[in-house]
Amino acid sequence: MPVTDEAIDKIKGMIISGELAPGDRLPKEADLAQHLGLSRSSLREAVKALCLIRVLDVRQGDGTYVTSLEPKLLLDAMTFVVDFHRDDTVLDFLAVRRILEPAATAMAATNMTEEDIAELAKLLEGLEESPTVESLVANDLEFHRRIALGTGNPVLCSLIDSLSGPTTRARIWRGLTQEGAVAKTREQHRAIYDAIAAREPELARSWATVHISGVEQWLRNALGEHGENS
Amino acid sequence: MPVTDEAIDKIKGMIISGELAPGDRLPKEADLAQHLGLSRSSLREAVKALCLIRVLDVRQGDGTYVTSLEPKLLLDAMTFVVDFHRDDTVLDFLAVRRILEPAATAMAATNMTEEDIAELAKLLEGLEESPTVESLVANDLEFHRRIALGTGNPVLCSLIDSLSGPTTRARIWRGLTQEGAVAKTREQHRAIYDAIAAREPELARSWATVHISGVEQWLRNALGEHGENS
DNA sequence: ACACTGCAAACCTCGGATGTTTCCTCTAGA
DNA sequence: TCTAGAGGAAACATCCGAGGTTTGCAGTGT
Repeated sequence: MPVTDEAIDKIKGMIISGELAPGDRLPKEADLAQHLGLSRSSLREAVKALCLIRVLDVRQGDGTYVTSLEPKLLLDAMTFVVDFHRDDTVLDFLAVRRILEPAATAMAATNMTEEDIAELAKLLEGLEESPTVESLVANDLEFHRRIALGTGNPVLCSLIDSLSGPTTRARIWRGLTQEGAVAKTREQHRAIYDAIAAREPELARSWATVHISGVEQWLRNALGEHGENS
Repeated sequence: MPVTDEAIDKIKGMIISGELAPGDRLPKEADLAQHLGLSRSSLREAVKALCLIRVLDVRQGDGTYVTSLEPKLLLDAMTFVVDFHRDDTVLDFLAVRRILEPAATAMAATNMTEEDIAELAKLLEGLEESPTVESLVANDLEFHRRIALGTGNPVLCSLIDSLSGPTTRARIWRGLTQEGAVAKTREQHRAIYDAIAAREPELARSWATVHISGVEQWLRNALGEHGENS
């Protein structure tokens, strides 16, 4: 195994074992390199890799720190990974969302505070009559994001967030708007909101299922007539 | 933004835009470095980072290649991330599994082939009477893994795989075995299998829910009496 | 008490040199 | 002719050392 990979494992080990706690500062590059028995160059490669997945945070002129290691932060890194997937796996991702989002919406109906719900309402009303594609995407994303937040489970929230990444959703919306399905989406969002506001988890779950399934259905058709794969 | 991060984005862009397809070989370090306008050292840091998340695959003496970018490969990288989470978020992860696994089990009851089911049976029978902790963990992991595979959705499968990472599960089992709950777990596995073999998705879903909830319940108690946090 | 200056620490980037591994070709022998 | 082995070229792995840039902090003057 390359020394760099070894270094990655060792740093990982130091963090997991507790030798390095969240927020701790690592020894300076030169010292840590000597301690791990490799050159600064190689160590930097290891640090950079751990940086990409948000485990480490380097600040020029200051030092290298272990991040908070919160689920949100770490799962956020998954967005980066999801971006790489091609169109032919979009349906698979959507199928996962079809499992997660209804469950999350039901949880949100139970766990959201009144303030959260009020903000959700504001979000729905904040959308103008003929919105641009950008504001539509942003509004849709934020709506589902608030619900995910409302579950009270940061892991679930981050996971949904990643899966609904801007890329995937943007692609979906770009087509959806052309079909004029905006109104229906807005109605369904409203229905989901009403169910949450009424504290009806099962109703909320059902509307969420309807919502996601509609998108899935449309996407399946769009992909079917567009690409001829499989 | 540091030049290395820029390089990461550029390489990512080249892949997403299709300029670099899965399996393609990148230009050699020196050339790519010049093309991107940075030094080899900095480029190597970028490559190493993309390597950690399985987007690139470097082979000494050969070259650097874009991986297949399959969901399994990319989501696998998430296992690395999940390893960093501390005990206080285990319940949150388990809550997500409680959503995903029942749904997956139901899907498996519909989609698994007869061969898959036969192998699942073999797996259950293959466990000796008084297994070691290691074989127990391995068997349990493989059982749920086969079911996840049986959904036919690689994204869902990899996701479940990552969340049920060895670390988390090992910790859970270590305690479970001490309580003598092995028999009950085995019964539930058997019940899940029977439901799948009978092609009863809803029954399979219910048993999976029962199974996961049992683990969750036990874990909640164990954490409650052990740690005094929150 | 506040603001500015200066310095030191730490990371950032670069370029080159040397070691290792892999792949491919060429050759010698069967 | 086919095959096995030797050799070399290509590409990555690792290291080292030299500046450059940013940040945090202490010291200083008002």
